[in-house]
Amino acid sequence: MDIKLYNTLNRTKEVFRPIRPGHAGLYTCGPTVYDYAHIGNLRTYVFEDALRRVLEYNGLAVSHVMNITDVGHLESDADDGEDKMEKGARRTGKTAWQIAAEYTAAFQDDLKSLNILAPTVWCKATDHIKEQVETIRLIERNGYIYRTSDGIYFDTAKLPSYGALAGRANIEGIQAGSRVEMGEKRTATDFALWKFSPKGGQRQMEWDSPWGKGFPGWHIECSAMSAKYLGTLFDIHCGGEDHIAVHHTNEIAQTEAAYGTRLANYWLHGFFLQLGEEKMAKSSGEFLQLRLLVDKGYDPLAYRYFCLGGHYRTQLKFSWESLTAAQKALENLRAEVGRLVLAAGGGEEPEGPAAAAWREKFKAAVNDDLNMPQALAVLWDLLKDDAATAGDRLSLVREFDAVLGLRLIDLPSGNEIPPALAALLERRKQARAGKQWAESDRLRDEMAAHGYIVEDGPGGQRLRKKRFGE
RNA sequence: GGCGGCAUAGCCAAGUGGUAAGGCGAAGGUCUGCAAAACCUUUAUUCAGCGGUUCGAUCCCGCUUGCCGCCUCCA
Repeated sequence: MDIKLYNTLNRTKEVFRPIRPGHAGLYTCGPTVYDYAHIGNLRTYVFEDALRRVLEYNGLAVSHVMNITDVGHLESDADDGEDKMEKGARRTGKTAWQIAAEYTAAFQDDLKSLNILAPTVWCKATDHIKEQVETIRLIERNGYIYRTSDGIYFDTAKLPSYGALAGRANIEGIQAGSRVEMGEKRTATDFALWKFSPKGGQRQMEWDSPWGKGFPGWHIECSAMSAKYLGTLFDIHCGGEDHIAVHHTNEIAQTEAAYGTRLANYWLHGFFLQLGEEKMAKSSGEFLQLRLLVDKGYDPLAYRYFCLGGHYRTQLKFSWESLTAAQKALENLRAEVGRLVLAAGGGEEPEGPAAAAWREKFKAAVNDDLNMPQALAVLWDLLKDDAATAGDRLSLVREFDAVLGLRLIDLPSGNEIPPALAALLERRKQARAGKQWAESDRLRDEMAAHGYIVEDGPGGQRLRKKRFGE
C-alpha cells in the first residue's frame, strides 16, 4: 500500500517514493536548547514520531537525524539579535555550554515521556563547526556570499529558485515589506552564514574561520549536518509550520548553492497548537511545559493521545477540558485492552478472517498523510467488533500501538493490593456478609481516601486504583 | 501592509460531490443493599453567513464575517 504525504514544496498530497527502496532518510529540526520545551513544541515532535513509526510500519528502515541547536540561533531573523544561548546564559548565570547540556537533557526526557522514539543520530551544531565552515566555503566558491561588517551573508538574489518552498509571492512580499531590518544586507531575504564575534568582545561560543572569529548562522547547521548523515539529497525533512518561510527556505538555498540539490524531496510541516489566552511564545517566559501537565496528574501519553486526536496539518486547540477528555479516553482504552487480555487467554491461534480487514483499515488511515484521528477511530471500532476474536483483537491492538505509541498493553497492572487495604477489604467482606451496609460504605470511603476504588461484582470485591479525576 | 490557513454537535475532532467517523461530556435504562465498573439506548435533518456551478454541495467557485499562523522569539 502506498504512503501518501502532503508535500509543502508542491502543496499536494503525493505518493512517497524513497530514493533508496526500502529505506527512508528523515531529518527533523530539533530544538534550540536555551530553555525548556513547551507543549506546542512537543506537538511537532509527536507528529514526527508518528511519521517515523508509520514509515517503519510500512517496512522501511528509517535513518532519522535530529539536530540540537546549541549555538547561532539569534533572537531575531533580522540577524541583529542576541544569540539565544548567550542570552540564556546571562539570564541564569550559567555558561552557554551548561545551558545547552541541561536543556538538551530536559528535552530528551520529554521525548521519552511521550514515548517518542529516539532518532538514530543526534547531532549538535557545536560538534559540527568544521562541517558548517566547509559548507559555507562551498557556497563561497560558487559565488553566493558577500561580507558585511558583522558577518558573511547569503546573497539570495543570485539564486533564481530562492523561495520555492514559501512561494514566490510570499518572498516578494518579504522583500517589499518594510518590517525587515536591512542593516548592510543587499536584499531583505539575505541571511547570515557566519557571524563575527563583536569587536573587542568575546563570546562564550566562538570559533576561528577563514572569514574571522565568530559563530555559524542558524540555518547552516541543518544543511551541513544533514549532508553529513543523510547525504546532500535525502527523502523527508520536517519541522514546524513557522519554518516554511525562513528557516527551511534558507536551508534549501544553502544546499542548492553548495551542492546543487534541493536538500529533500518531501517537506512536511506540523501545525501549531493553539492556546486560548495562554501564550506559546517562549519570550514571555511563561509557557506550558509537559512537567506541569504531569504535576496536575495527567499521564504524559494523554498529551500524546490528545495530539494524535487532531491531524498534524491543522491547528489544534488546547484546553484543559480536551486534555482531560484525552486522559479519560486513554484510560478507557487501556481498561478495554486489559479486559481483552483476560478474554484472550494466552493461547496462540490462527488469525481469523476479520483481522485482515481491520489491518487494511488501519493502514489505509495512517498511510493517508498520517490520519491518526481516523486511525484512533479504527482502533475504537475494532475493540467493539464482536466478529473478531479476542485474540485477534489483542494482537491487532499490539500491532497498532507500535504506530500509535500509547502503551496500551503490558502496563504494570496497578492491582497489587497494599497490606493496609487488604485488612480493610477483609473487614468490609465480613460487614457485607452481615448486611452491615453503613459499615461497608464507611470502609469503602476509607479505601477511597487511600486512592482506591472498591467494586462489588459477582466474584466478590475488586480493588482498583482511582482513575483521573475520581 | 504582504503571504498562507481555518470555521463541523456542550467540548476536542475526522470526513465525503449523493444527504455527517471517533473520543470526552450529558441524559435514560439494565445490574447493585446503595454505589462503582460493565453493558444497552439517546445526543448535528446539519457542517459560520450569502450567492454561484451542479440532477444534487458540508465538501467546488466567489463574496462577507470571525479566528489563527508566518513575514518580528517561537515547533
